[in-house]
Amino acid sequence: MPEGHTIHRLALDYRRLTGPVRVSSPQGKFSDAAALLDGAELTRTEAHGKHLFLGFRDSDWVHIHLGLFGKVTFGDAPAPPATDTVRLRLADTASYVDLRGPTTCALITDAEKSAVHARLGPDPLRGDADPSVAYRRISRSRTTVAALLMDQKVIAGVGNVYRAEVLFRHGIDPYRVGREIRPAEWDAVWADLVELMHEGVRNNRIDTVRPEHTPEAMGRPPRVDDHGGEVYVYRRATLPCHICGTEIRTADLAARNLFWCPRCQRH
DNA sequence: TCCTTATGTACAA
DNA sequence: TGTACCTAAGGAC
Repeated sequence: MPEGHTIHRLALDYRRLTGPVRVSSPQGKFSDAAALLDGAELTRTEAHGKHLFLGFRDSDWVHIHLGLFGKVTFGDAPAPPATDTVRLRLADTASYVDLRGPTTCALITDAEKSAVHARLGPDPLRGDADPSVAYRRISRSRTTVAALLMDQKVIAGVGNVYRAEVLFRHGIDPYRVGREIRPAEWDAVWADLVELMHEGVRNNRIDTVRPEHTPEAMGRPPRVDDHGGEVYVYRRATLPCHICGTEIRTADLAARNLFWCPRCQRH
């Protein structure tokens, strides 16, 4: 679930809560902060990369990071009894929102929130993003472009799926290093991420396959990739590339699974 | 019922 | 580089 598009979508969806909000932590780890916030209004929500901020009162923020396992579920009132894994439940008269399994769920100040923004790179989903800030680091780096795209200090919000897919879409070998990425290539990758990730927010899933490469257009039987979106390479190891038929490859890179087509992504 | 896996990150050595 | 953390789904038995 959680790459940047999921978090931006959540920032929008949390806004369904209006008026005084009941705040609780059935699981217990956020109980003290929940008691402080109980009855306050949710006035603002914001996302930067994979970080979500829920604003209460003047300068109270709940900082949420889903990590690998975190999930948020929405429902209509009345809220059912919470199970013991619900870290944070927000509820108004009409609906409730449950958060489970986050890496981070903490009450922070404006200053602490600023510090989080400061350590994140530009986010393709934010209007204030400056892609040249990311390119400055990339163009000076001997690290692989696959690793750079996953580094949230370089670019915020891209995860393992968008990384694999955007590199495929631009024919870029994931093992090329940052210094080998030309300005025009970066411009194209960034523009593509802006478009793909906005579509991800709209649809709440990741689709990256161009219309001309869909199974229908290619005369192949329809398929559904098992993570809920249509993709070229992510988790398609040993399956034939949708374009050239070569087996998709996979490898460990910095403890994550990398996927690519060795023929379509040469240099 | 157990084991593996996952769209993530931080910290220790 | 390895490990810890958090949860739930799916597959092997």
